[in-house]
Amino acid sequence: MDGLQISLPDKPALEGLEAKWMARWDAEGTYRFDRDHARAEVFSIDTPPPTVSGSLHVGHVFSFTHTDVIARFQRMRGKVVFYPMGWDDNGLPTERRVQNYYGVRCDPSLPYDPSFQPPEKPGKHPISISRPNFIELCARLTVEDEQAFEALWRHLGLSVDWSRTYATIGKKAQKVSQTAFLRLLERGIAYQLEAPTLWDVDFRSAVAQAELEDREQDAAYHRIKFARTNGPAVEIETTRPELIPACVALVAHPDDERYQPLFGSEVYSPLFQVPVPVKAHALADPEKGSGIAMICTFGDLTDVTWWRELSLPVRAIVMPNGAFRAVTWDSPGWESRDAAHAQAAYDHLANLSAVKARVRIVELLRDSGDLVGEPRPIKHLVKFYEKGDRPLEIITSRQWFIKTMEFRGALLERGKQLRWHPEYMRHRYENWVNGLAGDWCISRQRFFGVPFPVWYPVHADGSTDHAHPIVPDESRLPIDPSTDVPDGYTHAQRNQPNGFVGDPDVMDTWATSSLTPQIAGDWLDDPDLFARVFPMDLRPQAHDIIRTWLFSTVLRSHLEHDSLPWANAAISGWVLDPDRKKMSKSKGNVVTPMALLEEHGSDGVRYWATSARPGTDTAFEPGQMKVGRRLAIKLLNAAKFALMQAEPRGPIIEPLDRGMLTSLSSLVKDATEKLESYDYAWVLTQTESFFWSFCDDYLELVKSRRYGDFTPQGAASANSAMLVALSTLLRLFAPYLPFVTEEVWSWWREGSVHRAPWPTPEEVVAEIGGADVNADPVFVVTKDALRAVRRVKALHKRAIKTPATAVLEKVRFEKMQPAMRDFQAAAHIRSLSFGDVQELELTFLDDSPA
RNA sequence: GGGCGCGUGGCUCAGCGGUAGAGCAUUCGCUUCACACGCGAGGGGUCGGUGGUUCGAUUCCACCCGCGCCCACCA
Repeated sequence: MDGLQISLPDKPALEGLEAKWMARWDAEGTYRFDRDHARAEVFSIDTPPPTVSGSLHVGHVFSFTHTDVIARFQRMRGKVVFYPMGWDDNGLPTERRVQNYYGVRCDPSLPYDPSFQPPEKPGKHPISISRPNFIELCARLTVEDEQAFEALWRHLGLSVDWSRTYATIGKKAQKVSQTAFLRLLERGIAYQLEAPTLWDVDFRSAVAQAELEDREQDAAYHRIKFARTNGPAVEIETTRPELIPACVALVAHPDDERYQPLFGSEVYSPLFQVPVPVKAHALADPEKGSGIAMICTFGDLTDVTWWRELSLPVRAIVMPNGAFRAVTWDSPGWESRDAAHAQAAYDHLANLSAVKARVRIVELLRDSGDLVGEPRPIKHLVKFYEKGDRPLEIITSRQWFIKTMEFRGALLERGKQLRWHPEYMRHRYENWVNGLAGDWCISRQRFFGVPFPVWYPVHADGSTDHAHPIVPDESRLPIDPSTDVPDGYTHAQRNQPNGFVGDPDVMDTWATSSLTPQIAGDWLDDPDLFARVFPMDLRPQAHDIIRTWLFSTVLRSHLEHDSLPWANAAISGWVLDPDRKKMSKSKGNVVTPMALLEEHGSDGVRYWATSARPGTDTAFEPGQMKVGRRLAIKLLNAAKFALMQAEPRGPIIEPLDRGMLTSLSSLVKDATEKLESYDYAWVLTQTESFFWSFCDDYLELVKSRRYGDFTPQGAASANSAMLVALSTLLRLFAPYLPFVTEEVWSWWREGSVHRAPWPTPEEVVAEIGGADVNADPVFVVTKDALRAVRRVKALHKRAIKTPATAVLEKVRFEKMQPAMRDFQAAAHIRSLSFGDVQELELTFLDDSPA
């Protein structure tokens, strides 16, 4: 640090630091990834791509800051940090937004129109456009969002390499997604099946188990009679009487003596008079309702199990849009012993939604006398698609699946190999894997997503041959089967007999997001890069998407690379509002992040975010941001003090200085270990605590000496010690408060603090020729004595500068002997002796009595 | 029903087998030459409850109560 060039502002301030340093970091490529390094030298991060068709909220700022602290720490430790940023623009939220914004609807049967331009304002009637046109509009709209997001992230100070961004709907992501899919298809791990599937009737799409949520709904138990030819009617209870026409059997527990005589016999459904068998199955619960249940195709997932295991027929009545379809009674599969009555009753239900059909059928059942008593209202949990408005139905359709059930053991093993921060989050993953109910349905009947890269031959009779999909060569990917043509066919053959048809579906958004390491690492187009970053070091994410994003990424990496996708998963919590509820847009309690950054400063907001323990849900607290802002201001001022008179400098010989630095070196040691294990909050707290004591105790104690009141050697020791401490503290704070630390660093050091090496305990003690265990107590005891003087003076309402004489307890007196002059000057003690006193006694030398 | 987390001063949270901590808020005092966006000091808690282990428990164990989240085949 010889020949320091120091340039101090007159009045340091935080205002404007974000703009100044954002621009500088960008211009100088401070955070650029340098790819010329081997895997061992790289620290790679699989960043969560935020959904761009919403807006960023405080929760994003919170968790992304945690990741940034780790990225900055690793960079300073000497790692080459691979820190890309993705945008999740793929999927339903964008689709909905584009429909409303431009007034368009996607019609995948239409051909691409290269000259299409959307109207200035959305018209009354939506314009139908092709899937490629629709996707172009999605891309156009999301670009604007992405720019706004990037601006916010830069303002927050994320040390992302902005030349490495990706979008989940981008060409690269589509290529990765389609290639990985085709490889799974070839290995038989991806397959399609016509089967009962969870279905959202508003989105008219299949959904996956991972996208379900339970919501409490009002419902009612209806006790319903099923007639028998010889004997009293059987009474069942159901919350969904409208599904009686879809009933295919009754079921009771095999050990249930009440119903054992009925097993194997037939009963007749009310109104429709359909003969259905009475079956036995262990899943039937004798305690529930009347102990005997009706099986419908399909009321819930248990029905699916029963239907499959008891080999029952299908009588499906709910159409993909949720309405009851028309049924001709006495046609095959719809046999009734009174078809005329069945038809008359059912005609009341056709084309109704489930809710309306329920009301109607209860009237019919009451009239026919098949309803026993009145419905008993209950509240119960019903499965919903997490983005949906109506309960899910189960509808039979052709869908694509990725096998997961047979890999459950391997996936549990992967979960054990992964290092979780905090450790207990592992349970959520294991819980989820253990609870998997079926393979992963990845197809969605939507448009803005990655298409399945397959076509099907069309037979001469016009029927589609789903069993023999036509796949493109990987070199053609990405493709859109709705516009691209399979090799060996012509455009004219689309949808024609002896021609082909494109798969109409798109992949679930997680089917693409589960490949973010491959997308960000440029798996296919830049295998050299991929080898330098994969498997990645860190996946940061929130705990609510362990079952989706984390799980599916582990699965895909296991299948494709036979490895974990990353070594560590750092799980962050949520931001809660003061009522302990998750902050979310729908609850209307979200503060816009940019306003927060402007009000409290990015460093202030980051301080709040990084004060939270990893994984912990945290209260939104502007008070903490103010504290962080004050800390940043204090840094400016303390640094100004240390630098305003940095001469003379020389060997650090004073025990007080050596003690302070010895203590700092042990902070550095602990901080490094804690950050290695992702405990960033602890490091911030401890560094902050050291820093305040450094300001309030150490700087006050050495003030007089450094101003030259004693010897030049003493001043030199203090000045040098202050600069070592400042340099060290700035680097410890740099990951947390990147703007203020960079500002202060720039006053007296070359280059960016964010490229400076992380401090080491060895480096600190080298400045004093090795750790000085004798000096440490000098610092501690002297600072305690200073505090004791302050306490006594405050107790007697004296200003700190009131002169006094002091008597100190003997041991203390001896221990702080080497720092006595500093102490007397700081505490304004004229003369000092030791004696038989508790701690210390003062005699004030002003007029008033002590 | 199963799992996980949490319950510490008015608030937000640390901590931890050995006589309770921080910040905010509050009260009192200080125009101290880095900082009034400042400085110093004080008051304030039987660490959810009950048992157990221990010389000693807020800290370990068991059970219970409360809050939150995740999961479950919720007729």
